[in-house]
Amino acid sequence: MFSLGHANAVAELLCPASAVSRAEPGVSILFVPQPTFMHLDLDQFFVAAERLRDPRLVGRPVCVGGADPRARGAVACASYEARAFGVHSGQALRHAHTLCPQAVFVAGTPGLYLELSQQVRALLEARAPRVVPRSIDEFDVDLSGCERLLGELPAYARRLQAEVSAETGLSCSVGVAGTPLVAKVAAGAEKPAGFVAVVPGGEAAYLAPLPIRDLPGVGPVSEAQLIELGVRTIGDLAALDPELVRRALGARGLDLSLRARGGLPQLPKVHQTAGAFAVGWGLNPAAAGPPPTADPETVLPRSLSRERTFSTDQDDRNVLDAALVRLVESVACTLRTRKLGARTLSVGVRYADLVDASHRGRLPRELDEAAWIQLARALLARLLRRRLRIRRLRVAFHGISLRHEQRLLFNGEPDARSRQALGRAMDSVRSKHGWESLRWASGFDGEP
DNA sequence: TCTGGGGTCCTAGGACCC
DNA sequence: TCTGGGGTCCTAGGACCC
Repeated sequence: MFSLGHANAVAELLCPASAVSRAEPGVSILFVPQPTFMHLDLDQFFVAAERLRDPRLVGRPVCVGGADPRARGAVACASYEARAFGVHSGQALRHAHTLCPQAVFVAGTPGLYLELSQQVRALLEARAPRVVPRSIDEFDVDLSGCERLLGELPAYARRLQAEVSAETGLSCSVGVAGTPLVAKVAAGAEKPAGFVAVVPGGEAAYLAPLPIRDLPGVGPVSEAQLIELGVRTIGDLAALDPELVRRALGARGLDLSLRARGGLPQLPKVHQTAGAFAVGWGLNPAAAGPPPTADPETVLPRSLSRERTFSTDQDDRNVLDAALVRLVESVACTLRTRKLGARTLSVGVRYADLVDASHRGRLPRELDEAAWIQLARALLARLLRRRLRIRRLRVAFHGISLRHEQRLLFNGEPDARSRQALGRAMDSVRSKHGWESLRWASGFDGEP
């Protein structure tokens, strides 16, 4: 009942029967509430959502990320049937198509994903004291100190998992442990529909045999650096003097040392990485997410950006300019509908040789889209000094804050104010007739 | 691994000020 | 008139995540 699958083996390893029977009869043990966290991870989420929409996709290899496998793009989510052919998320669509030509390629339905994600979140919030979304398909739940109310916590988590699946039709994997980090790793250990509970106090021992790359926060670069230090498993890292790791990897090394020991037994107030969809996850800003709420818990994103990869590398100034204008407009629309302001604007490119570069500049205080476009054009002009074709163009706003309409009413010049009004009018037309119904004249680039 | 589209945080180095 | 030390802000880039 306490654990299933390979968690049984872990439980046996970490808490052998002999250790339990050593407790003397009649000795009462002071109850100290164990920190207990549950991590829930929706299995192949985008594919599962598409299958709810279209049951014909069930049982077939599916790739979400683009309807045309010959176009430039990447797999956002692959079904387990497709993964059997070597397809994985992040892979180029073209490559996925080569590996698995019989797969169905789907563009994706961001609005649906957001809706389902919110449904799962609401269900968890109704049954647990604290839920913190980590991304659109992952949730951390703090169950610490709830034994009296909820009974044995791993068993409760198991029931929650079944309930989420029954209510939403989405399969999910769950991990339970004394720290959110270990719960997350445990949830990923036996996907899909996995359930792993780590014995309290056994967090570091659970992580120890796993390859270093399985530790969240270790990417290809850190992995290579750690292997240099002779570290192959998470246990190897945990055994190393943190100061030594810091000298080799900087501040990140210190953080990884802590993680290798299981991480902190607490949840942050919010996962800042969840801000992306808290504010409006989606490709089409006009349709992104629910209207802004007065919820004081709402997390402000640190930045908002849009980017576009061209079907063929571009050096046509008109095409680049048109794309730039549309990207600025797109983020500007999100800022306006969310009543947000920004301090700086950055324009970035990926050149044909796959090198990235960016420049940024300070935004004028007024919410003046025309001035923003002017700044974006100046930044792009600097990037085009490198005489190479452009593969990808990106516009990002940083220093996001809540907009103070009042100040603007008094400070904006009449001219800027009327342009703000124009921007709002454009948003309103778009909300009725669609994003494509209206563009700045320079936003036409000949592509549909 | 042969590279999308969002995001996050960290850091080095320069500008500027006292 | 060849030049210290520190703090802070900004920019560009890197690593990582889903």
